[in-house]
Amino acid sequence: MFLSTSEHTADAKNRVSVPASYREALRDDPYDAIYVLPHFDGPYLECGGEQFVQQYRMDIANLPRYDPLRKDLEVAILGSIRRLDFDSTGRVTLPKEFITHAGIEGRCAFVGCDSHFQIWNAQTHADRLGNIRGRLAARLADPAEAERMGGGADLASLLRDSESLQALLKGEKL
Amino acid sequence: MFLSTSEHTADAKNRVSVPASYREALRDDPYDAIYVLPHFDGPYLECGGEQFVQQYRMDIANLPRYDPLRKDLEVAILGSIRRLDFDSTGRVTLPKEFITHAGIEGRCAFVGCDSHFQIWNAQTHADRLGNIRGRLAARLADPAEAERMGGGADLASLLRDSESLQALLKGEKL
DNA sequence: CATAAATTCCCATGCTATCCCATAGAGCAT
DNA sequence: ATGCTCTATGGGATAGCATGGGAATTTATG
Repeated sequence: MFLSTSEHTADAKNRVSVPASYREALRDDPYDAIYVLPHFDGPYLECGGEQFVQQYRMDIANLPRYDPLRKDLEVAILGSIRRLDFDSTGRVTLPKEFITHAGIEGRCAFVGCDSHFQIWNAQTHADRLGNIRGRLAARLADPAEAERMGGGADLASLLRDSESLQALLKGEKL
Repeated sequence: MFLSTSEHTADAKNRVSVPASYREALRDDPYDAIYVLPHFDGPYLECGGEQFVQQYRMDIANLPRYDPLRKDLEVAILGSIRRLDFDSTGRVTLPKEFITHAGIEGRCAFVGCDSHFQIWNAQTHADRLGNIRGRLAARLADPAEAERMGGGADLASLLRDSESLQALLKGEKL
């Protein structure tokens, strides 16, 4: 599980340290590496471990083999993802195209999103975070919208009724 | 598993280096080679290892023996695929018809698509990638359209329920 | 069978990415 | 307060990769 945000600096060789807590989350992966995708949705890199790639593989493999959407996704996702191996101190070197895509120079922000994480130019991310907080605050004003943000099951009440769920939570290191 | 895109140059003898990471993915194949198909879908070469050919053989073998579609596919696919052997440094030489079909001169792009990869004229591919990213980004704006891109099973929740699937992910080097 | 053409094999080279060591600072424990 | 450990970062050495060119072997053709 990837949580929290931290900033690191890319050096002259385009190397950046991946946060230690993220590396810990990847400990059981077959490769000592992360998979990185320069996302078509914006100037950032979407990253994760084995589960991250497999999710994309699965999504795409479920489409018919000659579906034009599938062909697009193959190129824009599978064709763009790269595996970046850690060096002995836990850094990866970002290829030039990735640096360019995300507009990275110097400081960059690592943003945890549970199943994956993002890498942004630190300044770009800071600006973006301000906007996002504003949007969400505005959304709270509309009850219907607000409900979508947390309208599902309440974990606390589920836990009261289920011993097996309690056991799961205690044992689980994500 | 073939991932990522990289550019290489075809020399005067029409030789190109196959990316080292792709060769690694083919390590267990019986031949030190790739299978290459000038695809009827466009000016590119579709390539892969043993699994790549077997998939096509199976697709076609599943059609009725006298089905006109089958006859067409036999010619356009099985009849067009060629096996190209690596030289000692990991290059293959592209036959003239393949060069012509894909419009290759000098730089060409290798695009990983999981089970197979494509070879394009570098410039043609760059233009195409721009278009694809635009299309997909636009698609994200429409929730109904976006759902097709990842509307299936959520790998994370599948993993929670299946120990064997967890084990598979840990062990697998693809 | 002979010649030309094309292809395969082998070696050489420059670049780039990877590895290894060294340093500094933060946090924790004694 | 002092020393230890872990994390982040910097720089130099090295091995692997991509690419070029020539020689040898095979294939097509008359």
